[in-house]
Amino acid sequence: MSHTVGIRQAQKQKTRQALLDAALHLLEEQSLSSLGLREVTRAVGVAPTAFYRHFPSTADLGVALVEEALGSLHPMIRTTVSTAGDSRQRIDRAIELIARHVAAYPAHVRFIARERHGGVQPVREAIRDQLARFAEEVRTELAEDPVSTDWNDDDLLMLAHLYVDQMLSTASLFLETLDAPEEERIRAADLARRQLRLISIGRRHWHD
Amino acid sequence: MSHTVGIRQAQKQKTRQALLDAALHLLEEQSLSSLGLREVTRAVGVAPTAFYRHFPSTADLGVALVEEALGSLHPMIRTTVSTAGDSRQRIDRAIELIARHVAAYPAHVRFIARERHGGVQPVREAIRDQLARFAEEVRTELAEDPVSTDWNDDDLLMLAHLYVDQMLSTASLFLETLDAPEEERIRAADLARRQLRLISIGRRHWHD
DNA sequence: TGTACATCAGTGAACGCGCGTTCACTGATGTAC
DNA sequence: TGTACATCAGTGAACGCGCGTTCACTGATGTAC
Repeated sequence: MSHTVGIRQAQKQKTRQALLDAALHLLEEQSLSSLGLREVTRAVGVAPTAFYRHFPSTADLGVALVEEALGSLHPMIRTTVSTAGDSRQRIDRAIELIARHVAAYPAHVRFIARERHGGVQPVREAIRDQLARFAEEVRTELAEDPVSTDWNDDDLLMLAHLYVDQMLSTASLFLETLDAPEEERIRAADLARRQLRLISIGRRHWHD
Repeated sequence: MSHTVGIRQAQKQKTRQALLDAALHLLEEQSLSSLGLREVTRAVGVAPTAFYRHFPSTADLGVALVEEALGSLHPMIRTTVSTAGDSRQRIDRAIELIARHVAAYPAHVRFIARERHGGVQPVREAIRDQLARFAEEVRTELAEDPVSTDWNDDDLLMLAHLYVDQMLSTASLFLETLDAPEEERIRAADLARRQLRLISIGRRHWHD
């Protein structure tokens, strides 16, 4: 009657996580639609048939990875658009947060960028749904900003989608510069900062 | 000594194009990294070994598809940012052009969106290079606009990249609504229009 | 124009290989009494 | 606590299949004279 997970269940979750981790690692160099079930189990060190105890197919594993990857993005996105500080400070903080996130979870970021338009329909849909949820969250956050007093819900959602797309685009750019010389990383951050500034200026003058 | 292509060469080009067409069609439902050489030749109706007369591997076929797909985009992008008309007219024209292009070449658009961050490195690089060329073209076009008189080259390139990304993002959105009811297509176009307007407002007030 | 030879796009058989999936199984863990 | 039975995560053999690549080939097209 206790809530402690049994040994069996704990071991199962451990194997499941090992499959997810191994798959994420393999997906740095290929797409989900070419990821083999045997490849994943081989990397983990279990029999191919063990895979079926956890996922019906690699597509389902992909959907699980979407949850994992975008779950870790929620806190970042909220803070990114938080209302504290002046415009420059907010932008600097957003860029800094994105850079940190990309450095901390490069494989997650790559996976989402790759599979967002990838060849596996259920995964595309899972990403689309999660990004739509993010946009809703960002809209809520934006609505609390005094700048947004005369904005209607539809325009706020439009802006929210623009921000979410911009964040993904920036994250993807940072990913490409991860192993590049610092000079290039600074240039990338500078580019992203100016793009955010331009959007923020557009936002400020929306109702002129 | 004449320049007419011989029968042999003409037939070879025909087969090559058939391979490209068949591959593009197959890629609507999967990624390049899972596309099989035998799949493509089967669709065309030639022996698997014939493939090697045209491409060393499916990755090289992918690079050829990038040239084909983005070659068809050049004229569109130039007209999209042309300077004729007032702001609203320009935006409406851009949206209309993107919508037409997506309707005319859906497979090309899907291919670029999918493989831009896909699992095949040479193809990613080919797309990145072509998009960088587009951004340069757009910058040149933007520089001729009187609005840009006090813009430096770096900021113009920043804006050009923002436009190119936005166009791709819009094209991808339109692609998803191709088979959707008209209401949804109108909503998508409306969203894209407002996002372009916001960017254009940001541009106008950049040096305030 | 006709002939003899060279080129080369496409063929078809053959190969070894890794794939996804099935199945009956094992043995550690869980549960009922 | 101890015992007898149930559960079920992971196993390992086996399967049929399609893959990418090799190779020597064929026969239409091209070229030199």
